[in-house]
Amino acid sequence: MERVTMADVAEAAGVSVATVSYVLSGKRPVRPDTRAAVEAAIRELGFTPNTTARSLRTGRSSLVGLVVPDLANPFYAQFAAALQERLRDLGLHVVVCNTRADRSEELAFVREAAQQQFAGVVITPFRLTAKDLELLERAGVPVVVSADIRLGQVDRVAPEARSAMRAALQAVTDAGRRRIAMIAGPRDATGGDPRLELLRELARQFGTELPHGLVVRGEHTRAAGAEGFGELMSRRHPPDAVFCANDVIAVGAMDRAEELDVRIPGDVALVGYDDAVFASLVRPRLTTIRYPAQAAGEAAARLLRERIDGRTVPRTVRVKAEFVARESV
Amino acid sequence: MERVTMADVAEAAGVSVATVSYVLSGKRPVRPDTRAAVEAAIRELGFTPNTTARSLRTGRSSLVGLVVPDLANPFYAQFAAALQERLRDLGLHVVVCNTRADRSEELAFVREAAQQQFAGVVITPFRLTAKDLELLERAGVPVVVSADIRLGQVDRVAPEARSAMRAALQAVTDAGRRRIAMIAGPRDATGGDPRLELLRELARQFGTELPHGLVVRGEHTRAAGAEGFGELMSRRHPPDAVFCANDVIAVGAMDRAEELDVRIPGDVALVGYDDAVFASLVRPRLTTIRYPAQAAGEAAARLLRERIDGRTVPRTVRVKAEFVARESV
DNA sequence: TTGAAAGCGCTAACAA
DNA sequence: TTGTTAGCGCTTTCAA
Repeated sequence: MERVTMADVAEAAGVSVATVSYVLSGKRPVRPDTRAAVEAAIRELGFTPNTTARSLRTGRSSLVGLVVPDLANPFYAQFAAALQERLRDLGLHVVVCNTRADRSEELAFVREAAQQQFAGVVITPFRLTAKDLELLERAGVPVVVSADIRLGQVDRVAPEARSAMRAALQAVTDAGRRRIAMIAGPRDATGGDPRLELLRELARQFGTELPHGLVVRGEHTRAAGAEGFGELMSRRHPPDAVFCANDVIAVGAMDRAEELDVRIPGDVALVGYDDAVFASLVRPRLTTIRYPAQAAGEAAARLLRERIDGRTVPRTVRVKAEFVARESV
Repeated sequence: MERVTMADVAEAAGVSVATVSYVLSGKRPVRPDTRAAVEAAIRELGFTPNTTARSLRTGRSSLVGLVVPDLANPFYAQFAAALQERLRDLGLHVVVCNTRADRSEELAFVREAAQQQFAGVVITPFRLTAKDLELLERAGVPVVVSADIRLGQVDRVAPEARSAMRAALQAVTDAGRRRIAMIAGPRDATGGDPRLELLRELARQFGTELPHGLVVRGEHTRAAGAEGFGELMSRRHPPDAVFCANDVIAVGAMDRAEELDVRIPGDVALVGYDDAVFASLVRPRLTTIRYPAQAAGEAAARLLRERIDGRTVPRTVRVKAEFVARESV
């Protein structure tokens, strides 16, 4: 299987390589019959341009990096699938990097993407700072941040979760709950935990607060969720409602609740975040804030396209989150 | 941020670019002090070789394609994460392609991987044939197939599920079940459904059979699982035990069981396959055949490394599956 | 032990 | 409207 090059196509069509290139890129007019001849030759020979050569020449790779803390989290898996499907048509390839929330992994990948002049990077930074992302900007690599917080002057897709969160609080307080707690993400995560901040702010509007002892922190894992829930229940005045930074944590909380014989929602109401597939599968079914992964992935793809098409001012796309009442409140 | 090239390093170290290249590759001896000077310059300038240029020159890209039918299925997501983590050290990037079990998507990606001389392709073919994979072999691109069936002369990672499946059958028959059914994958899937074949063979050893009407087929989706279960229950003699080609299907079956007021395991025992995260989350907890995704992903990475290191004879790695008794049998 | 230089396949500036 | 050609950054052959 010999590689077919532009030179082969040019020869077959009786034109120069430049013409073939221009037919492909459309960057300069080509006479219709010349174009036809070239296209025929391309089809005939089954030619596909060598993206490596193209990248070397243009200084732009066809790779888009996707940096996520945990690909096994259904949210990120769906996000990745949607992103890839939307980028495919542009001839872009999605390169995944699972960082396990490890800063050095995040940084190593971002560095490489900058060095190799990736076509773009879509990242959910977990321990990375805005400063780290400047690496990419300086290298001229478009960045899309998928996170609740703002991280420098870059494109961003973020949940619009205020009304959903308010609805959740409403449901919780309607159920007579007053001692509201949260199992948040780790303290040293990039931007702290914006979901906690939002909950705090909204709670005040509801005339209540998150008591000091009722905010615990941990990684976005099932184990950490169990741990956090255990901590919460060991308080002198344990909570009667627990919000979680995501559904994985919430499931961990349910694990521990079962061990401790704490009834959900009888003793404690539980609210997740994301609406991962399993949220409707656990018993009781998890009440949660749905943040649609597919829509978020598609939005990220759109932002990237716009950048590649020349937009220079950063833009934020907000994806509406939605309260999903099930059985855990 | 100017790109640092080998020429810069060479100049700084007072040597030729060739020497820099050889220091990096180790493909010819370099005097220790020369080497030291070069390494110092590399560090000083923060040089990283341009993989695009390297690929163009060597005709080998640093990309490994991962082709899966459904990235949102936790099995594939974990597989992807493990593969990527094991390939990272080799400087290889994992490019994902989510095909939604669509043959044309599979084919398009395989074609491109062949054209662009990918470093390798790891694929769970769903509608692709051995013949299609020859595209890659002819292009000299190493292929690792992750599937129960054998697909041409390529490397392969596959479950060793016989004993686990036997244990599952044992549990089912111990529970007094005799009318065994299966919700299998689609008829036109590559290789049919080997899990069905295995179950059939083992059932015979148990002195029973899968009656004709008790094998239904569908996609590997929750909806198809529900559909299939409904079909099965509409039979004149419905089954009292249902095996599923994977856990996603099994969950769909549970959905429908609930709608139909069929008790699991009271009326019907249910067995999944994979042990996806949610298997232990649904109620009743799903009894299943655990096929460890991470181990499979790591095995695929290993096979690829071996190929890249020069092995030429195809090899199959079997990953042991395990019966996990929970509550649905 | 090291260097010079060709060339991988493409794009785009320049020329015609 | 089209062609010629330099050169992207690297690897590797050939020569010293």
